Amino acid sequence: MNKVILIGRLTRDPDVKNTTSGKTVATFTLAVDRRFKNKDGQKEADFVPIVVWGIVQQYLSKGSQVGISGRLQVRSYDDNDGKRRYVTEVIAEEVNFIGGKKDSGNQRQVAEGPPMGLDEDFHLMADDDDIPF
Amino acid sequence: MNKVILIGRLTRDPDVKNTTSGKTVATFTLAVDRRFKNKDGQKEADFVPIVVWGIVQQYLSKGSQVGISGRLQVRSYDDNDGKRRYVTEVIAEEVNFIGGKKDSGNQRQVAEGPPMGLDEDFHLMADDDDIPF
Amino acid sequence: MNKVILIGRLTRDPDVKNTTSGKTVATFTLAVDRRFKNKDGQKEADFVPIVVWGIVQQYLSKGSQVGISGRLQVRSYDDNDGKRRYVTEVIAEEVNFIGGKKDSGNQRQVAEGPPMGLDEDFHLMADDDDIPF
Amino acid sequence: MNKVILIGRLTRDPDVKNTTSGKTVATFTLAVDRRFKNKDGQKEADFVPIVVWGIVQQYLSKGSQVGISGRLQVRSYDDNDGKRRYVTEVIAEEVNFIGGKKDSGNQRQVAEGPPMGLDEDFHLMADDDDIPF
DNA sequence: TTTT
DNA sequence: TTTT
Repeated sequence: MNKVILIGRLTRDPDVKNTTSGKTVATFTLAVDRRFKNKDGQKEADFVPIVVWGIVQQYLSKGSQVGISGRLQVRSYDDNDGKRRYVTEVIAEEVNFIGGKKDSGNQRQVAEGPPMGLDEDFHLMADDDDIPF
Repeated sequence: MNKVILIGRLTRDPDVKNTTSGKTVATFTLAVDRRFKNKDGQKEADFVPIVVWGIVQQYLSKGSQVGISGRLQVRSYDDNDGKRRYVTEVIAEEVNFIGGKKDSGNQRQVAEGPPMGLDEDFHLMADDDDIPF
Repeated sequence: MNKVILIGRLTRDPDVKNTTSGKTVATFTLAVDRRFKNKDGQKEADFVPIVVWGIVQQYLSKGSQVGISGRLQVRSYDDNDGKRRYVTEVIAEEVNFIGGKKDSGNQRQVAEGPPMGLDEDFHLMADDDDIPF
Repeated sequence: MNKVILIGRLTRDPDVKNTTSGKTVATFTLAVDRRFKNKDGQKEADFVPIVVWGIVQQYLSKGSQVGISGRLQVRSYDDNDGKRRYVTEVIAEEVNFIGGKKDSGNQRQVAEGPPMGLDEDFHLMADDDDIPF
């Protein structure tokens, strides 16, 4: 069991890429407000990297409020100094468009993940850009 | 809204520390099996860093199977080269002990998080060890 | 583990009651849109009974959009014909106010549930009204 | 957004039916332990009706411990006295087999739900038995 | 009995 | 680097 459920807002427009096998993947950061103010009385947020397989960028832009349900994924890689680094991201499986846009109340069921072989393509992509966000 | 729900097994005994303000915090890594085998037919897992405020180490050890519900937290810090690094961890709010130990079926409600000022202590702690896992 | 997470809108103003022990409880129905249209092309919703311990009615009214996280509770009782009936409700533990009101983005942590003995009071209350919605 | 996550044990073997359109549906009740003992010091449980589309009965039997993730569904019908009755059930979308059987750690992704027209068949079925549990 |  |  691996479930993540978040409500937040996009900090920027999604970054959209196509894999060599023809899949579309959008990545963005979701600002999720924390429940409590910090000791300085400031509201804080967690900035969570989100990956969505499928075409959603037409529904999402900077500031959009969404509910995301998906799973937590932890990838590791070795950086240039040979130190192991970890990348944690939420792979979205459902995106709910909430809040005051014309898409309000709608929802898109997104692809479960890359089909066989796609992970490889994705890593090829990632070679160019290190990691996708 | 920020919810994470995981079922997995501890990869090692929890690492327990006490803050200067007298709180106990346990950290460990949870191995969460992925749903699908990879393209080589291997089962993979995500290794998720977990933080539990409160005394749970007496219930948890390497190999224990648990259900965790909590929230995703993303901290950032600047490493020695001035590069911004991110640490993602799950702050557990509930721990369910499942699987075949004498505590099976039990559950502990854990503290919501550190009270005012504790985060600072925690960072002092973290100075020694970089990050807690 | 028993978690429910819903996003929806109140079908009416909350119904607020006070227990004999001085606790406040609000109940309402949440309309949660289904993911898919039915075979007639109609959008449908599930109408889920929600119970919130604590004072939230000042933040909630008919049409308010909220995220609810809580737990599923199934109560049983015998009706007048001696037939066992079941009441399923979601006990809210967190309420997120989303959507376009002045409270937008805020959140209230609500009480975990009635303390010792309160359930009884609640049942006394329920005698008057059968079940609270 | 409509998510339910439960860990519990089957109170009995699943009840398996086939729809006229050839789909298989299993229903059972999941006993989910409550977090706290009641005021008499007794452990209590919620008994939650679960519906799983697809063939899982070979993996599930009375006493099996499972994690269920799915959605809450509320159906209504009018009883013989013309009184509106509600049936609340969890439509499972994922079933995790946990606890000490040979299937331990495995998981089955189950069908999303009945395809077009199936609901009707299901209601036909339900005519015989009132509701499926 | 239902919300947008 | 961050959203309202």
